Amino acid sequence: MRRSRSLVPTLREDPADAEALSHRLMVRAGLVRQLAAGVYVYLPLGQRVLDKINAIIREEMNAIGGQEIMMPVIQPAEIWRESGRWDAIGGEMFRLKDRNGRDLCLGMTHEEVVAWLAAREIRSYRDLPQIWYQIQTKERDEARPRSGLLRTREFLMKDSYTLDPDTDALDRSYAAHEGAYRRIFDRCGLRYHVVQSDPGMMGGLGSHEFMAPSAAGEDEIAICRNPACGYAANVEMAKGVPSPPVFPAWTREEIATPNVRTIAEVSALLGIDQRLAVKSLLYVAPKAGPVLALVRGDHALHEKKLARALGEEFRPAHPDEVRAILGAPVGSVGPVGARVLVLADEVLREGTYITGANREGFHLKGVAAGRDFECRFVDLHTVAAGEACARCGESLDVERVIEIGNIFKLGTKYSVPLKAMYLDEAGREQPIVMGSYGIGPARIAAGAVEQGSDADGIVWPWAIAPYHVYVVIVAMKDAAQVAAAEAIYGACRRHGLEAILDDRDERPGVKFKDADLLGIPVRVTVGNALVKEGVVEVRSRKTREEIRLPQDGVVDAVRAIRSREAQP
RNA sequence: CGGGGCGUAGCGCAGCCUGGUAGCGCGCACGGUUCGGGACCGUGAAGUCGGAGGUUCAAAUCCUCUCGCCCCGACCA
Repeated sequence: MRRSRSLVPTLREDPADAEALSHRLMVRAGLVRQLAAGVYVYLPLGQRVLDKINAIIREEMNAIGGQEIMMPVIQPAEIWRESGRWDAIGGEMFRLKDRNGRDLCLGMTHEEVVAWLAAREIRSYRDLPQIWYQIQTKERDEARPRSGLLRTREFLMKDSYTLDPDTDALDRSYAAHEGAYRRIFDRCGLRYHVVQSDPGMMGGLGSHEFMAPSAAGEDEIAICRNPACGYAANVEMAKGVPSPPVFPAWTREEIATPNVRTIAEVSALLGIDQRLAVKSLLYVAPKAGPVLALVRGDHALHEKKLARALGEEFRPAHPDEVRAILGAPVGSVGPVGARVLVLADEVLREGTYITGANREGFHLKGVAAGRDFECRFVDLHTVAAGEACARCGESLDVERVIEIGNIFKLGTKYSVPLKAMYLDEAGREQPIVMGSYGIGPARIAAGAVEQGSDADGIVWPWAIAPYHVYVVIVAMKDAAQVAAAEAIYGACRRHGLEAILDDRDERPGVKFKDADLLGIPVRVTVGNALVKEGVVEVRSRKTREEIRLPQDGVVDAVRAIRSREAQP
């Protein structure tokens, strides 16, 4: 690729609407341009990065027996009505009508189409198992697109689906995907964790997420510091054992706490550890009605955990509802005497605490769960760093991460309503057992930028770099430099090294800055050293180490850097 | 959907409070001098100030509505 004839619109300054590191750098390096909120154009270099990632994905998917297909972006409402998701999914689905008024939607995922296809084409256990995958554009009307390419409304996704006769076979398909995913992310040069994730309220037999640590991530995971333990889970479901406070020998009594609303104010007024207070939060659920959720004073309630415990969604009670139901304002409520369902976090099994008295301006001291009020104990609090691992007792770390992939055991959730059945060996009709598995190629790219960039720009992992070698011609009017650079450029290409030749009539500083910004792994500089000493410079973008050598040694020098720096 | 911020030349911004007919840097075009980490001098092109309505002799500036984008939160099958 010759810079002089290519669309690589690099920017000297950060774009005004980009905040996340990967967003700023990918726009500045001329990889992408934003057309609308969460809608991007991929420019030539960005397209090449996606191509590299997709090629790796295809190799690993094919290696586990995946068969590539392509399913439509536009889908009829019928199959979504049959699965129940036409109504279950809200504004996130783009919906439209054709000229005859028929309901259609833009595909945000393809379980329905897969089940539809399986229902028609799979008849016998002899047809199973199957792995179908595609790399296809997905459309989701995200409530809030954000962080550049990390959360967009239109995005490429590798989605695969497994069809198996039973759950044992599903387990094998699932394990095969986990292995393929590990190889894909290893090859792409990402750091990541595999964590347990919430299979969701709509059933499902289990799921894991692949999480790349990054400050720009939207999720948090808890991971055990003991490598031999290996416990790792999304904080949506991670369990931790917090350290207990020292419980004073309290007797139960009511104490006046005028003008006190928050846990911090209660503990300050009484001069006690926040861990001795109980936070009482009233919610309203459609079926369960009012629910009082209790967590320790220093903890945050995780709403996903509460939703899982209730088996339904809920909303916070309005302040006037709190007063009507519990007889006190928000700052003075508690479980004692409350005639509502009470869910208490597991840690509250032990000890006695301060709670609201359900009387304005008063709290109760010495309250014990189970003794002073009835409740169900469930895991409700959000894990914090430093809590003990529930499995091995070592400390947990909490890290911010980007979700780059997920694997999900669906079971028969789609095969039953869409009648995707097969006949088993005994001639009985059985539902196909499905799994679904996603990878976001753009998130891999953005994740690699987040994890690999430095103050001068991107540092691409070898395997997904848009090009391998960036050849700088220092002085375009020096025919010897041009000739040598052309020779190096040609030699690289002949030997399978993808090269950019910066043949623009620009000052060298501009070219060096651009080479760093683009993050091409190796830079070759053809300049004064050639004229004076007959050598060129070969420099690693990652380590910044530079060697000088005659031009015919460049290909070997680049290969040496690759063997040192590239993922195996 | 709740909260906050921003829309002025291709990009990044100032001007708005206190109304008087638009400016800076980069980029771009031309000429010249330069030439190893985003050069310098000169000349020039380029903006219905997001849109609509209103107030006013006069609106980028004040008022109302509206559209778009960003950030925090909710949501995220």
